[in-house]
Amino acid sequence: MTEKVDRRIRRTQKLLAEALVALARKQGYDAVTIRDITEYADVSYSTFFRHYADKDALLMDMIQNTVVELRTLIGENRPSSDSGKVLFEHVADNQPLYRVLLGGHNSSAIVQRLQEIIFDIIMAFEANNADSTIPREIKANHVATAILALLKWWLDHDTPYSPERMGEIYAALILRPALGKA
Amino acid sequence: MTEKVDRRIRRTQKLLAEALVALARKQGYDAVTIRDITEYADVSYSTFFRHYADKDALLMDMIQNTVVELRTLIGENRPSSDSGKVLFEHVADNQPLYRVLLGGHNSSAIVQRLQEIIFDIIMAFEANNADSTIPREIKANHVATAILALLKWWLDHDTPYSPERMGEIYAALILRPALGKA
Amino acid sequence: MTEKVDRRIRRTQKLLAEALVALARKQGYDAVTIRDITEYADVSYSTFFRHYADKDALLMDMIQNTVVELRTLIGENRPSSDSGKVLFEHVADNQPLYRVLLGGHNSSAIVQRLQEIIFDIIMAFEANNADSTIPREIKANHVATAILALLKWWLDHDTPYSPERMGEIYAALILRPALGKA
Amino acid sequence: MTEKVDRRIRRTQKLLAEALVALARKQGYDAVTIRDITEYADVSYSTFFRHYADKDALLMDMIQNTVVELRTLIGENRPSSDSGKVLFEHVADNQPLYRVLLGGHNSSAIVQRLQEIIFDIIMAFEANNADSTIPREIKANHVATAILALLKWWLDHDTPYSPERMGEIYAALILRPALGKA
DNA sequence: TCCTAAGCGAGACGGTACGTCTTGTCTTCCA
DNA sequence: TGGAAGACAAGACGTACCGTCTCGCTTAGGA
Repeated sequence: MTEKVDRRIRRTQKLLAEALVALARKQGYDAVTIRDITEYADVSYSTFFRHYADKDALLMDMIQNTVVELRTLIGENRPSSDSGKVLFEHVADNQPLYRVLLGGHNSSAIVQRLQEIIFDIIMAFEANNADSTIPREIKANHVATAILALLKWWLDHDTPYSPERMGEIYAALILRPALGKA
Repeated sequence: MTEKVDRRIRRTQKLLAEALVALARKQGYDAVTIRDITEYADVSYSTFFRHYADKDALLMDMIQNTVVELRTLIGENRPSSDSGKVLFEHVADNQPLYRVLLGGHNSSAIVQRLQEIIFDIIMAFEANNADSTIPREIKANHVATAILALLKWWLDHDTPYSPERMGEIYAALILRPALGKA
Repeated sequence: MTEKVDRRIRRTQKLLAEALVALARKQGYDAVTIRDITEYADVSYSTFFRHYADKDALLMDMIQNTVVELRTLIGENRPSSDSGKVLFEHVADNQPLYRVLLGGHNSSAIVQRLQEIIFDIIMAFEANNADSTIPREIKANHVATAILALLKWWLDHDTPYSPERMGEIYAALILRPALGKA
Repeated sequence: MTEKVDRRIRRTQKLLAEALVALARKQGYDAVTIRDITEYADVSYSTFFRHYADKDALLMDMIQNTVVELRTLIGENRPSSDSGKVLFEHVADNQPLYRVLLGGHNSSAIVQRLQEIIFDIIMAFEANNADSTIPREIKANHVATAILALLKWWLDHDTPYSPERMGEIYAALILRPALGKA
């Protein structure tokens, strides 16, 4: 039932994922070569392509679980004022991954994908919110890009403020202005 | 004073610039090859490198004048409430260029550079504004990315709203929340 | 005595042999991949190597019996003048196999092996034949290559002449000049 | 008029040709890698493909001139009995090349090509020779393959007989039986 | 008006990454 | 427990870019 997968496959994919994280941190995601990854992971070059079509495909695979979390965290922005705090805590808990996702040069397809995910969440949320003078699409786009930019800034500067503080800023700068939340 | 330059140089650079704009519109900036550019411009491949170190250098050169304008427009946006309107009008007036700058994948060094420029402006402005509870750097970063995201959205969707309308949205979503302006 | 062999093994080897014949006919021997063979035979890729070291080994195995016949046919070609005829009849009777052996590009080790076999026969025959002005080795080499070339031509052109006719040609062009036979 | 070619091109092609000869001698033609060639020639790997599509293409190019000679030598089979001698002398003079062409594993396409060339010559010659009881095509094919086999044997055994001797053998074994020449 | 410095066309080259394709080994799993 | 399935290492192949370079032709613009 539960997707029986060869143990070796998991091992290989884990090695590749770790290599990507380590190398992206050092050289920046874009500068990482597939050969770099396979050498670091001590895996055959051709093996990479048996698992992923692409560097991006690897990254995509790596973020599957984490992104599900992210999605619910943003989607659940419950009344309580700590909604933002929890988001930043989540990112802090997965720093290595989010550093790759957002770090250095923006890795085209992936950031794009994250934006779409957040965009959809906001769009859905705003569907029940007719009192706005600003077009829904613009709001959603704004929030999506602003959240990611804020997270990126936080990571690029080595998380100088606590998740609580960032949550407040997030609420003040992005959430309240756009969605009028408490 | 006026930098005496061979007429041919200007001609070549103009051809290259036009080629880049045309091709980026069609295939997206990242997908444009230097060979594409030179073929389109009917210029020798090697000639490209006599003028620019790479694709980004060409783009950088192209935006020099326009960016100066942009800078002043954002910097001067104090007195009147139509500050945003003027910004969007400027972008509308230079659509082909801004489409390349912001279009498709937010590419490499250029967007980065634009962000820095806006960032610096906001930082300078906020220097006289001590009443804020939010760190200056975060504000500046937020405004810079949000402005570009908003402009990008506008162009990507073929300017569906007027500059006036966009100016209002800009003020409501970005400027007032961050800078507390009227 | 009779090499007790698992029935399954025979089955697998038969499937592989058939696959090779079918595919070689279609694409030419050299172009046939081991993966092609195993897929066609509906057998696991790795299974191939449990039976044969490589493609040539499979072919070698396939030709064992037939080659024994070939050897005796060429060796015995003394008494009657129809020695050639019988040779071509043998090849006609085993066309699919000989087409693979000789067909298309004269490939690798197998043709080499056949040549050696014929070479040895002629060498042995000539051992009793001292009246020659031409070095024995050269004669044997000549006859071996020429026979195979003639057979190959015959098959490549879809056996346009009868075995009798080919037998005569074989005698006139190869046998008599080299061995001085009647 | 005379095909103006960059001196560097000639140099590169010469280096590649020499590399191929040297390496084929050592490892056998088939075992020679394009990377081997470029490394030996101290030329960039990608440069190889700017000149030749293939290893065979390089070889083809190398033999152009020599093959023209070969063609005339075989075509001119003048009455005198030394026709064969001249042929073997020509091959002796170009041993390195012919060793690659015929040596070790038969390099598919090239040997094929040589055969065709000789085949055509014989076919043309036989056009004026109606007295034969053996089909022209078979004769031509026989002569073509037999010549190459004889040459190959000679080189593989390090030219143990003089060109004169080989010329006689050639006449006795191949030429006279097939074409009825003096 | 000439002549000289420079732009330019042309294109060979080194170099790097990519993704594909085979071969043969080696491990895991199942009947 | 022995054979099928298939992951894997290794490495060649051909393609696509990039950026450097050299050689001549031509042409602009100062003397």
